[in-house]
Amino acid sequence: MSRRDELAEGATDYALEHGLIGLSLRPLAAALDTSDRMLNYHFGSKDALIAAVLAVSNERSLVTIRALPVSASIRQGVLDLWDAFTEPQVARCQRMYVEAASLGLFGREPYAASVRQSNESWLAALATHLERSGASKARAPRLATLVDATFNGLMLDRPLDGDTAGRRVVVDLADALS
Amino acid sequence: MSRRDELAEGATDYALEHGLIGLSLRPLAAALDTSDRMLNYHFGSKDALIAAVLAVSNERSLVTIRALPVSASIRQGVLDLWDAFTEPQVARCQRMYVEAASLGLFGREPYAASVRQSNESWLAALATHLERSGASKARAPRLATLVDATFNGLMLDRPLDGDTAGRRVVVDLADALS
DNA sequence: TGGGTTATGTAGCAAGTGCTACAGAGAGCC
DNA sequence: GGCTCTCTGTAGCACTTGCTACATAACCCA
Repeated sequence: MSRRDELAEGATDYALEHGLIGLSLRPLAAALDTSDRMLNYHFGSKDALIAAVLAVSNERSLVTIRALPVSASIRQGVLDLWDAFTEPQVARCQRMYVEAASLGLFGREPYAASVRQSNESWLAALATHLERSGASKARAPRLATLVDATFNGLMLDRPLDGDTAGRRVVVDLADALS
Repeated sequence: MSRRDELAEGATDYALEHGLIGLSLRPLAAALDTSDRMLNYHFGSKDALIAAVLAVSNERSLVTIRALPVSASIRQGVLDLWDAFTEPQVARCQRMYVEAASLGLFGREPYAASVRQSNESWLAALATHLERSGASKARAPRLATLVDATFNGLMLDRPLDGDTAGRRVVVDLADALS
């Protein structure tokens, strides 16, 4: 693994823990036992670093979703997706996605572009899972968009740790969609 | 209206247009034809200013929702809420709410507290509308939570201007809930 | 042993941050 | 007139930001 990739992985871990909004190079560099000088050397700019971090985080999320076994029904598929979504490893990636999406709300780069790209592959992964769980090829993408929006909205409003309220909402949604 | 209230209204307009993340006192003060010195005098700190801005914005959103005429059914109630939600005046307030929620994701104040408070009254308003549109007293709050999460998630992922895709998702949701 | 590419450390710049010390203006009251 | 109280302008502090100029070290290949 190249030094750049090592730093990208480390920076991703750091951003997942400390947040993306207000992330600054010097504390990040200190945590990675290097210097802001080195981060700029390997990535060229803070924006490029951020883009790399978001790509790494998105890839980590996708791996989990793609590895999900087929669910027995659409209803169960939605619930299984929620369980995957709230699994701490994935949840932190999604939390960072939410931060990136907020930063991109006014079109600010590199956030807006990264978010568009992440969202595309993420929706595709959700749709694939729902399709393999019984949704028609036509319905799966629309279901995926709905499910994704609801999940992200829950992430936004509810504190992420041990929220049973969130799951109740998802059960309501899954029931309604059956 | 006191000078402080005038400034709070003006600051809210400015924040709605330019975003909450990265808002800084000097450009804001310049736009309001005053100085950072004055903002700090009237509000005491930037955090207090932000809290005031979020309160004003939340109140503006609530006024619109509360003024909504009763809908003919739950399904129609959800659609009417979406139309209210995407009406530019309200949509910008909700966009700022999303920013505040992101800033509060890691517990950072004053965002986390403001978001909790805003969300509470907002959910209550949604539930009231859904109840008046035919939902049972028991079901209305849970419906409201689901609808709110979906709306906010859509705000997050889709560019807010002229998104017909967002409405299609809401129609799916409304259909499923009937 | 050279030479060139890659990687790293030191120091610093210009700009922007929230906030404050200090003095002054203006109004109302005795 | 004097007095206080509310409000405002000037200037600046201490700090952080992303980024860079410059010199140095480490390495591989000829």
